Amino acid sequence: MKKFSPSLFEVVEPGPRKAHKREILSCALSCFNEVGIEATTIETIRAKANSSVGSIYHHFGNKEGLVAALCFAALDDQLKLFEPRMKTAATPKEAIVQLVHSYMQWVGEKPELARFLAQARNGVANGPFAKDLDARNKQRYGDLHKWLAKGVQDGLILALPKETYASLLIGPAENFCRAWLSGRVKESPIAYAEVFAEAAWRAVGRPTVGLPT
Amino acid sequence: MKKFSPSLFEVVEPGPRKAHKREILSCALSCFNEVGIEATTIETIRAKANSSVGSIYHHFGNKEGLVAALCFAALDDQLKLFEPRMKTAATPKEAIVQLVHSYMQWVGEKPELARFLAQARNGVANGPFAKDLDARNKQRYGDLHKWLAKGVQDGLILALPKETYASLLIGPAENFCRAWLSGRVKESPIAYAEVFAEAAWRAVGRPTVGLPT
DNA sequence: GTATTTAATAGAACAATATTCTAGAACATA
DNA sequence: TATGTTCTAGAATATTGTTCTATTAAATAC
Repeated sequence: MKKFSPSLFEVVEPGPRKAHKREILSCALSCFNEVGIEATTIETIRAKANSSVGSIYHHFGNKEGLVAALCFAALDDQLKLFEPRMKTAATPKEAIVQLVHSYMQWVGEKPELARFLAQARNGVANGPFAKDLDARNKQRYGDLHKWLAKGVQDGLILALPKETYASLLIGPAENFCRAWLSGRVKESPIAYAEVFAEAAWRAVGRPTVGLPT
Repeated sequence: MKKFSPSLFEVVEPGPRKAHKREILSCALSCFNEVGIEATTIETIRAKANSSVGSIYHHFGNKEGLVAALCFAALDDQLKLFEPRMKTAATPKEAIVQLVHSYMQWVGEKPELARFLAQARNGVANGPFAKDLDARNKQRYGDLHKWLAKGVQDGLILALPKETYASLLIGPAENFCRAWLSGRVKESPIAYAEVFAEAAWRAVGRPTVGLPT
């Protein structure tokens, strides 16, 4: 029965006219997290949102569309934290640290969105919205890849296969966050953001000769 | 219409009496991978396996049970590669390298099982089979954790929060494998097993003073 | 070897649930 | 105010998961 900050869906569906649409999104998110996406029926959402099946289908087309809408709303929210942080980075290392930090902070602060995203992402990545998801990821990591390329050129970052950097940097954090969201580990991602940021740097940073700093 | 090696399900459901049950498992796996778990109906599986709904429900209880059975079969198959490799490890580093290697090799060799597992795991981890899944993971990583503890004691491995090791070691490989299975990256995990194994060691191994080896 | 019990198969019947359809209300625009 | 568009509503429909009963095959007991 958790309520979300009223501003959450204002970003993607602003204005008083869309209040009902936002209410549906909010209720659907709660349901999906409480009993899972598959186990949540349209009727459950309809009842919780005091809506009608007609409205739900009018706004979202079908259940899959509702899931996708929530998915993109979550990604947008995530981006709001990530993008400005990347802009402030002045070195490859800072960019990497900010990547890991902003991701883990977001999961720690918005566990409902993160839990839903973990649940929904795979399905959306195959379904009819796969293209949209791809497009977002491409633009999202543009800055990061520039920093990596520069880092390699300047000898600050190991020259590894291009396709491996993203996994090396975000893989551990993602794995830990999944474990936390499903209750397998107790400590919040925020508590370990530093640990994972440093590990990310060890994974791709070029070791400098001499004593470890 | 891909067929799997006949021995795949012989391990979990052996004997000629279980031939039909294995056929159902095999066909279900194909369907789940081709159109996704949610989109495959019992009727689709029934038709492909030349079976009946009665048989399917007799053997697996319901759709969720069928998914769980496949999930555990996949994990068993994975373990067949992983377990003996862990036994041969003589140092913490070797244990870590074997962990990453065996995981990426398995995904590269059994992409159908791996793709299904990636799709199903989250759902099973919540559903009524969560306990069984947990139990398996516990025993599976027993040896590894012993090696890590010993490594820390001997000063070979960084002293990090206990909960973070698993994510640091397998997170990158897992992330890459997911990307490969969904077609976002082209090169096989097997090609990069070395890269990820070394990165895993850099993430947790204690740097020795002097020039990097 | 026959009887008895248990497991497996089959498909019709049932129930739950996603989706469509039609009608009307609220809203925007001219 | 008139007109077109968006939104809401809920009944009707279609799809699909699940149950039930009957039948067959196999194992076990006597």
